[in-house]
Parts: sequence; structure tokens; C-alpha cells
Amino acid sequence: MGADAVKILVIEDEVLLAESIKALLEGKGFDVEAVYDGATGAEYAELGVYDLLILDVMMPGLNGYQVARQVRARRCAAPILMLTAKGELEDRIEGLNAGADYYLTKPFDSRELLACVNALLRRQGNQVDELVCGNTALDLASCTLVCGEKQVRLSAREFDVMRALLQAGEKNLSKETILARVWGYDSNAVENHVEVYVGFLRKKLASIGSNVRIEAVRRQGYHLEVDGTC
Amino acid sequence: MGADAVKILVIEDEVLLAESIKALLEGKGFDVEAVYDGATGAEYAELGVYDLLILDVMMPGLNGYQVARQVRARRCAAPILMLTAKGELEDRIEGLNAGADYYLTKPFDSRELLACVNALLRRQGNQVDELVCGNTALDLASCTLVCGEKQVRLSAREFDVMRALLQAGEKNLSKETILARVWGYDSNAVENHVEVYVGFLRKKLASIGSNVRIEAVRRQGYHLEVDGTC
DNA sequence: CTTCATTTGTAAAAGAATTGTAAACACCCG
DNA sequence: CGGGTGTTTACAATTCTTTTACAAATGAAG
Repeated sequence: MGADAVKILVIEDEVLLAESIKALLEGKGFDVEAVYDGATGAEYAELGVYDLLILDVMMPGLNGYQVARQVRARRCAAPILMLTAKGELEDRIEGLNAGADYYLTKPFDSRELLACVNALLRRQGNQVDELVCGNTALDLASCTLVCGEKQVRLSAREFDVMRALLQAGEKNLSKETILARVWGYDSNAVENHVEVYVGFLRKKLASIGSNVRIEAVRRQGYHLEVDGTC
Repeated sequence: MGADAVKILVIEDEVLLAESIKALLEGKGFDVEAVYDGATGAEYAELGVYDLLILDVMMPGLNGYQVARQVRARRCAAPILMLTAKGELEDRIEGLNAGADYYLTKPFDSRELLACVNALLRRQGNQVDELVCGNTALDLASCTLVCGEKQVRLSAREFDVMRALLQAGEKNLSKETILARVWGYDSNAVENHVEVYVGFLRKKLASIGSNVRIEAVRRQGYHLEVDGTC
């Protein structure tokens, strides 16, 4: 439940259902808050801190459609997953037009709910592809090494080498293997290329204060280690 | 078929259904193309010029799930509306996990299809009157970049390029994709055109004191960044 | 403990490729 | 025609990759 966790707001008047959704999503690492009526839900949602709203339609007071419209009118951009026992066509259309992004009919399967949540978050760009090691991540989309606040861009070759190392994890990668994977098995690159690029990468890792080191094992190749790990 | 219409690709092997969807959407002002098998659909989709894919699941050859996975693997970001007679839970989950954004069960009502399409496009930022990044907004009606008091008019090409960049947000857009979206995939424009227009846009952004920069990522394309963000 | 051969690390350059910019030209529409 | 827009070309500037050369580290043998 770190500061960078994905935040989800559940607005559902059936307390038991709300709690079970909360438990389900928290089990998957999301940071979930549940409220039990529409007015409170709209108020929370407008804070703008949530990445996703899960919204029941039939509630006393403000109903789901009203909440959705109000929230959208206030320029809240979070995707809305509408949840309801009303499976009728007209309801679905009204929900979508009110600003919902998905319409799920009760009773629903927990796996389906998760699949929806993931699909909505994926579209939001909340699912970044990255490879992580120690305090450092390689963002595959932007070819960038990230460590806390700092980050540094890698060139295409640097990126390929770094990715190979990260994918191998603790395992050793021989230079031969790296050459084959990065330069192609039929290129005329030589092992020193790997050494040169390992040098570049070590500099960049150091420049962002990473605790990841590229360790050389004589005659065996390279592998990653996290500082303080032996 | 202006460069600025919303483009939709329908992939559906039942020709009659495909044509009726096409007619329905064209009636609403969308620019629709229909293809009748998965392989062709995947190929078209990967051009990256469409704003939305409507995808049947059960097709000979590549089925809808396979098309979705392939298209997503190629980093095509357009939302996918899956369309199918299979209404079973497992199918819905599989579809969502394959990269779909919505799952609509046949037979469906035309109004519901439209509501879905609108919901998906709304989320993409295709139905708003301005796109915002940093301290700067692109007014879609007047083709004008606005930053505080200052503003500057964009030419049609400049506008198309700027909009593509804004819609991609943080993500990189390859020059190939920009060419396809702005000039059309069958034009004979070359990558240098993109570079030239990026140059124009940078000048105009600077002239109104925008804190938005167009960053080049070598061999990967361009993306936006807000000054002060690293 | 030295010496030597081997492997790994680093710096600097030359070379290649990509990206940026300026400017000339074509075109279209009032 | 004239002004703005779009296209194309050519070249300059920048960045990345490869190459070279040599220094530093390692480990085995004497």
C-alpha cells in the first residue's frame, strides 16, 4: 500500500458486497477504499486521487447514474466500472452514456471483475511494462532506467544489454550469449563490445544511485547483484 | 475521409453483419473500414491508424483472441471492442485478458453498440474539444495551441501531428505511426517530414511559452514531456 | 611471492546513423 | 498575383556504435 499503489474507490451500499470487493482487490495489491452511499462516493471521487471507481447503480439517495454524471461534470477522469443487478439493455445504455466505461451485471464472478479492473487500468496506462531489480527499474516503453526520482535514458544497444541481464536475473549470462541476443549470432561483433557496454551501463546505474551492480564472473560472463546481497 | 475523422476498423467474418455495423457507424460520422478475416484485420490494425477496433471472436483462421493478443504485442494502443455470440464467463475473461476493452454479446442492440463505441472513444480523448498537456491546450475546434494568454494557430498538418502526440501522452509514437496516422499509410511521405513538422511545432510551442517539450527518443520516435518532469 | 598469460575495464577516436534546420519549390485559394 | 501552407531536398548537428589501444585485475604456475 505504498504511495504509488493504484487507488480504487468502491461505492456500494450493500456493505457485505463492498467489503468483499475490497478484500478481493486488496489481495491483488490495490489500495482500496469503500463508501456506502452515493453522495459520499461522489465527494470522495471528486478529490481526484483515484485511478478507478467501482460504482453500484441502485443505491438510496444519489444513484449510480447520478454519481457518474456529477463526477464527470467535475472533470474527474478516472474510469468508472458500473456494477448492478439491472442487466437490462436500457440500463446498460444509460450507464454508458452517463459516463461509465464498463458495465458489469451482478452476480459477477470475481475473476471477471479482476479482468475488467485490469482492462480499465491497462487503458489508463497504469500498467507499465518494466523489469525490476533492487531499487531500480527498466521502463521498457521509454528505454529508461529509473531509480527513485532519478532516471537516465539508455541507447538502443545499452537497453538491449540491460534487458538481457535483467531477464537472466541472478543467472550468469556468458558474453557469447549476450552477443548472440543483442548483436545477433551472425554479426561480427566481438566480446569487447559487451565489456564496453557493460561499462556504459555501470556508469549510468551509478549516476542514478542504483544499488544494482553488474558483476563479472571470470570466464563465465556477467550477472546482476543488489548491493548488500552476497 | 478527412485526416481528422475518427477511424474505426471492423473485423468480422459475417459480411452482412460487418456491413451493417459499418453503415450504422458511418451514419454517425465515423470513418469505418471493414475486413472479413483475422489475419487481414491484424495487419490493418498494426498500421496504427485506427482509433478503435471492433473485433469478432469466432472467425476462421486467426480468431478474435489471437488477433487481440497479436495487435497488443505490436504495441497497438487502440481500444478493442469485442463482439461475439459466446456470452460465457470464461470467454469474457479470456477476451479481456487478451487485451480487449469491452465485451459485447451478440445479438446486441445498435444503440448499445453506439453507447459502447462512444464510451471507448470518450476515454481515448476523441470526443472532447481540447487536449491538454502541461500548461498548454490544443483547441480542436480552432486548431490553436493555447498557453495562458498566448496562443498560436496551427496549420492542418501541424495540428494532426500535435494531436497524435497529445493522444499518445507519455507513450512514444514512432515516426512510422505518425506518418500512417497523419499522412495515411499509403502516402509516399518520408520520415523526414515528421522531423520537419516536429521542428515547426517546437518553434510554436516555444513562441507561446509552453512548458511542453517534444522529446525525441532515438530510433523510437517522439513523445511529450512537461518541463521540470524528468 | 613473483611472474606471466589471460581476462576484464576504460578511454578515446573514428565511423555510422539519426535527427534537426534552413531554404527552395510547388500548390492552392482568395 | 501574393500569402500562407505543404513538400522536398540538402546539409549541419548531434548522438550512438564500433573500433582500437592499452591499463588494470585476476589466477595459475613456478
